Amino acid sequence: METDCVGPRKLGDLQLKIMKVLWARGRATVSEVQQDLDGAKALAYTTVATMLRKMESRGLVRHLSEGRTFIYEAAYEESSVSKNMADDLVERLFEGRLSSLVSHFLSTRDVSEEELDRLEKLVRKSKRSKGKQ
Amino acid sequence: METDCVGPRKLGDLQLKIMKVLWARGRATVSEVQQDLDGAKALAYTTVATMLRKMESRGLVRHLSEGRTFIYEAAYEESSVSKNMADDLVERLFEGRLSSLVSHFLSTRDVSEEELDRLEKLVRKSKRSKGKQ
DNA sequence: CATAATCTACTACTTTGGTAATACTACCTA
DNA sequence: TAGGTAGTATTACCAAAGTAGTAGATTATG
Repeated sequence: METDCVGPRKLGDLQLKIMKVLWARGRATVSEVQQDLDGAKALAYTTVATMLRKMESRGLVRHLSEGRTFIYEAAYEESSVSKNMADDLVERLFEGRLSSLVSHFLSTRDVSEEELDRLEKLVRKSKRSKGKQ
Repeated sequence: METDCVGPRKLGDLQLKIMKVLWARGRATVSEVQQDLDGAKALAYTTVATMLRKMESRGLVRHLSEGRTFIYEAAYEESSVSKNMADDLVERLFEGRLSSLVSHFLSTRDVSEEELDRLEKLVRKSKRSKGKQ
């Protein structure tokens, strides 16, 4: 599991959903992706196939053949993509300040108490591990 | 300054930069935007003008004429756009869980101690105000 | 007045994402 | 073996973002 940095900073809606399916399943055929994908409006089989091919040419996924069937898998880890996309946004929007993002969230959304607890714990833990470093 | 909710959930790079210029200046002509915009590679005047026209047709900005010159201004507040974009990402990436986002950041980036302090204060404050509600 | 500078309007082109129909091929089954 | 089924390949469209040239009008200036 290499550090395999880099990776995409932006993914379209469909592309991200497809990646999620692949991350969840490890590897999947076109029809498996298609099935896992549908929520309400099912996409045509060929739509999914085409998207996968485009994504492959962009290096987001790769495939191996099993008989005449393609088995796709993600070319990047989920954490790496999430990181990049989140970084990108915080960069573009808040000049890289995580606290600006959070403050924004806290002031514009109704964050539940459990969420707040989780957050507090996270920050504390992070501070601790930072302190003794 | 109405609550003017809604607003765009996604903005391209250039569009966001233009919005930032408008937010910073309040209102601006095409050439003002063009000037404020440049960082390294300057864009053609017409590029900026075209983009502004496209953005206007999408409702992101509006203009008023002063003589034959257009004065543009943002049609949405910065906070509202930031919120939408951030919400969109957290939705797409972390199923809406702010803590997942933060945890992600804390574990993948080197967040400074000051940032951590800021964060802790933010969360505490938010918890307090929530408690007595 | 003539000409240069400044504006908007229009047109155009390239990518990328999304969506899908068609076509062709291989395989399975009655 | 004939026909449906399941796969990939090819082709096509549309919309949005980004970039910019050209045209035409207006204003300022020498």
